[in-house]
Amino acid sequence: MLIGVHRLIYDVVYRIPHGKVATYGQVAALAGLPQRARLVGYALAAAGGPEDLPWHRVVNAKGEISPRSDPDGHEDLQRRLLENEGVVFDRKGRLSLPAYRWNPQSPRNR
DNA sequence: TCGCTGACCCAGG
DNA sequence: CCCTGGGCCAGCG
Repeated sequence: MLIGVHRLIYDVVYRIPHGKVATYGQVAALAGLPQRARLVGYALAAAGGPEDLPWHRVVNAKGEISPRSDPDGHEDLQRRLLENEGVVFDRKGRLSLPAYRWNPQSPRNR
């Protein structure tokens, strides 16, 4: 990690728009770290949830909030934050990826 | 240096 | 839908 994989990951997470979500694998790919979805999870766990990092917009490939091992991992908080942004969950606690997945195609993103 | 342990993902059966 | 197996990697004893 010449420049810190965590930083690369956070840079991508910061760009996920309000009301949209990205999967762990998607974030990894956008960060230039294909095949390293797990690393994204570890990075977010290590982040501790800074006020300015939209960590709650990262969900797993099934459209669910990934279960934490840490009992204080704030899974419910993540769901509340998303619902607060207009994201709707179904009975099984899943959201529609086709509807909410972030599609980073705007060239002028900085 | 080794071993273990995770906010994951995907193809198969 | 469930389960398996393989791929991924940093941090801490």
